[in-house]
Amino acid sequence: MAHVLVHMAYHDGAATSDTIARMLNTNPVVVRRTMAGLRDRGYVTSGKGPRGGWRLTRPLEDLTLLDVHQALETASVFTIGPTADHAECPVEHLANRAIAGAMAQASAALEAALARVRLSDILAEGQALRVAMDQGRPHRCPDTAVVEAQ
Amino acid sequence: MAHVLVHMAYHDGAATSDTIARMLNTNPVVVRRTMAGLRDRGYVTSGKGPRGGWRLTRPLEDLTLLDVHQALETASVFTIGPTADHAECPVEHLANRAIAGAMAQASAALEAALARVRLSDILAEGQALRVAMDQGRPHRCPDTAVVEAQ
DNA sequence: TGAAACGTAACTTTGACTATTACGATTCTG
DNA sequence: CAGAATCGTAATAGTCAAAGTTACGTTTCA
Repeated sequence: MAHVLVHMAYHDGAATSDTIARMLNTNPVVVRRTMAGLRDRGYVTSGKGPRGGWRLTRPLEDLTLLDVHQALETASVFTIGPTADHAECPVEHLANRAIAGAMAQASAALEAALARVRLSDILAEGQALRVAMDQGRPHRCPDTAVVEAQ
Repeated sequence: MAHVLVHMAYHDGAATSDTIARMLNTNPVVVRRTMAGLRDRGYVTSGKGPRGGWRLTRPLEDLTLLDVHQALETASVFTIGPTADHAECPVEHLANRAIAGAMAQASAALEAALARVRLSDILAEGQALRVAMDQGRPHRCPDTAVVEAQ
C-alpha cells in the first residue's frame, strides 16, 4: 500500500479501485476493503460515481510507514507468540510472560522504525526517479501502464 | 516448547513424544517434528525403544529463548513484509527496501530480547513454584497428570 | 521375541486469508 | 432524467500453509 500511496501522490485525479487492483495484481473489492482502513483514519477519501475513486488528503511528508501500518493492521504482526494450551499451568504462565515481554520489545522497535520513515523518504534514495516524477514524466508499473497514463 | 523444556528439566527420565503431546494438546508426530529442531542443535537427545524418549542435554541456565526460537524457526517471524507484485517498479523497490529495513531492526530487537531470557529465568519470577519444583514436589499441567507423575 | 519408542512419508483436515460474484447506493455527465 | 461509473458490502468460493492423522519401518530394551 505504501507503494500505491506514493504513486497516488504523483497522479492527477482520483485512482479507482480497479486501477489500484491492477497495480497490486489483485481485485478491486480487496482494494476497497484495504483502503477502507486508510479512509477511516482520514489519509484518503473515496468518491463514488464517474471521476470518483481514491485521493490522498495530505502530502507524503505527512504520512509515515507506521501510519499506514496501523491503518491496515488486522491481527498480530508476529507469527509466533504465547499459547493458551494449559492456561492454568503456572510454568506455562511464566513462559508466556517471558515471551510476551520479548515480543513487546520487538513490537516497539518495529513501530519506532516504521515511524522514522515518511512516505516522502521512500523516493529520497532514488533521486533520478524522484526528479522524473516531480516533472510529471509518467512512471509506470510494468503491466499497468494505465496507472500513470492519462 | 519453552514450557515443555522447563518441565523436562524437573522430570526424571525421558519424556516420550506421547507425554509431551498431551502437555501441548497435540499429537506425538507433531512433537517429533518439532523436537527434531532442538535435537539438530544438540539441546535434547531422543532415544528409541522402552525407556526411550526425549532428554535435555544441558541445564536450563545454558538455554535461552533465542536458542529455542532459532531451533524451531521455520519461516519469517512477521506476518507483514515486502511484496513482489511488480518486481520491476522502482517505486515498489524503494518502498520494499524501507519496509525491509524496519523489519530488520525489529527482528534484531526480538532476538536481543529473546537472548536475554534463559530458560532458568522463567521460573525466577515464580519463587514458590521454583522451590516446589526443586524439592521434587510434583507440579502438574492440568489434564496431564501423567507428565510429572511417576 | 514382543512391546515401546522414535523417524518419516503420505495423506487429510483446518483455518485464515484472498478472490470473486452480486447487487445496492451514489454521483457525475450529457 | 437516463445511464454509466464507482464505491460499499455481504455472501460465497478458492488457496495455501500449518497442524493433525495414519501407516509403517527401525531401533532398543527386558
